[in-house]
Amino acid sequence: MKQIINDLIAQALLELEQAAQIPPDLGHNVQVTPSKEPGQGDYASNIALMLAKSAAMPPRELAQLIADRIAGADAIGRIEVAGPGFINFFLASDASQSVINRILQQGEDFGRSRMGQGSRIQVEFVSANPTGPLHVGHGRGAAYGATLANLLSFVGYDVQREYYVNDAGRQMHILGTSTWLRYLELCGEEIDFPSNGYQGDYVWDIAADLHRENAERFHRPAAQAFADVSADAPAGDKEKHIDDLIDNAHGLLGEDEYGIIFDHALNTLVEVIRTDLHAFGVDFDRWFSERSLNDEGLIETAVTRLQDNGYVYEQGGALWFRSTDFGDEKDRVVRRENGQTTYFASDIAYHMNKFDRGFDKVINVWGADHHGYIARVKASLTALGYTADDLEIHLVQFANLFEKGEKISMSTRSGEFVTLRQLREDVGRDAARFFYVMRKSEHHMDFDLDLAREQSSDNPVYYLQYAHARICSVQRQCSEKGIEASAGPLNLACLDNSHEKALVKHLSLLPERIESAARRREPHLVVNYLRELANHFHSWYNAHQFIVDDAELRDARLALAAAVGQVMRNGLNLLGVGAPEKM
RNA sequence: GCGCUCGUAGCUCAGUUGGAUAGAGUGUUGGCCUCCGAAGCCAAAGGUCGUGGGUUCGACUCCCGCCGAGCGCGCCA
Repeated sequence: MKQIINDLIAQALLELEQAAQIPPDLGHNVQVTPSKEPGQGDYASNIALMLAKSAAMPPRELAQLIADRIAGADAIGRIEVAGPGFINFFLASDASQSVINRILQQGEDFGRSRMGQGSRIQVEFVSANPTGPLHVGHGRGAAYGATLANLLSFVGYDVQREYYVNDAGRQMHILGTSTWLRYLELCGEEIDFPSNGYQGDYVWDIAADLHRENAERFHRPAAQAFADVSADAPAGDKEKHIDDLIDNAHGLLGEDEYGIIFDHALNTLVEVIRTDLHAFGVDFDRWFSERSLNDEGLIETAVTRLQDNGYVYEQGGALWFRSTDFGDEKDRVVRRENGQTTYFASDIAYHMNKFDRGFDKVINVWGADHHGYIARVKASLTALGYTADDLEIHLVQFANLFEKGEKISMSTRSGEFVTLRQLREDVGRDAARFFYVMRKSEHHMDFDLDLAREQSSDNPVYYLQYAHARICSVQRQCSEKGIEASAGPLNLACLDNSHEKALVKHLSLLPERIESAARRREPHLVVNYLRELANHFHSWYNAHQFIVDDAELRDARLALAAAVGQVMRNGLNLLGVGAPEKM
């Protein structure tokens, strides 16, 4: 519809130009937006205001010229000039009401579009270190990424969902060693658990598994594990302390046995994460291992390519990438003095690999604490010869959890955190998914646990679900009473009260609102749309009876209600929220 | 100190990329079930859009300066 009006305006401008009523070459950046007020028609354009200056003509006069050219077109019922020079379009009522038939006919496909034209887009999200179960801090990225991927897929992109598993590096060794130490305790050894180790109960679980399957195989005296280990905090350096313990674990167990423990901890946690996410309605097409980058020599390839392109130099025994050439604040080390490549080097290789896989667009969803890495990653892509703009990074701000008005503080290392699983079991999957995406993702948000938990009208997710359940209930009433829609086409023209007109118009907006949400990467726009839809529906419901004696009117109203239900389902489905038939 | 993200009703937040009288929810106050689900509807009240300039027909939106909040500034991952 928007496009039709767009074309009408462009055509009018062309005609005016040819009639020499306006100067040529004004540029036709036509903007048409849905009107907010019913008194301002269905759609409005500010074109006259935009062009008034270059046309050297008062905006209202120009608007009138354009309006006169368009008046009488099909689909347009009425057209008028208003305010400082807006052109308001009132659609012919049959044109707007036809959306009901379209929705019922297209069903779950209503709102789909071909905007993406099948181009390949990758969304990488969550990617939390597998050093513990996911906590509520990861939930927002999971919900945002999953919803964004759903949206992009719905508007015609070929979407791949990926999780980057950080299965290399020091944090993983800390986890492996933490597991081993707990195992030793299960073997009867008495130890002082390192302050910098992972202290959560899940480490005990993994150690217990290990002990069940391997008995005493990895048992070494605690005295040996702690031999020559420097002091722990507060007296000593907790980082040095844990590093010494890791070295001892390697030495005492040998690479093979150490590897068994390490892999067991890693695999268990990846599986825990995968299961939790699945229960949260979030699934991935690929789990990409950081270690595989090294195994396949991709890190070397990336560093060599940077070197060949002349962006690498040596200093202090380390290899540096000159990212400052591309706007980064400082240069970055890719290979340390000790010969090991850095995490950043892995990241370069990973992104190189993403583009080599042929994606047209790559989207990363990161926690806001990673914003400092954007410049260097983009710099590396430019240096490798890729188009850095094809990498989009979206930051998701943290959600502060509130309970009884108090902020809940958390720390992964100490094991004091609310897990995503606990949240889901507490407030339910629907409320959790909904709460995470109802705010703009780049804004800080407060997650009110009491509110999410509440099974009452205060909880916004029920407002939408209730609208859907109400519609289903009406449909149940009909079948119980043996009411069936009469054969033949619907007479939608009898849907003529203000509630019905507003509702019909809102339904017709879904496709463009979905496209807008996808284009802007802002799933919360879908939430806003559905909330408005529910509002229009509830108002209508309260003002009018659907099941009336007049069969023609009843059929039309039931069709409208069914269309609302369909759109609500489609929208909630994108959000990963259920649309219950009863509550 | 430098950089990033922000600042809108008492509280939590929208505001369709510069448009018409800045909107919801919640909270407060008052009304609506003899009727398809009251987890709903209707109404009242609540604002110097942090602040001071600038850009223009028009600024919550764009630019600059201040004030305030969160985060980031490792040869950690």
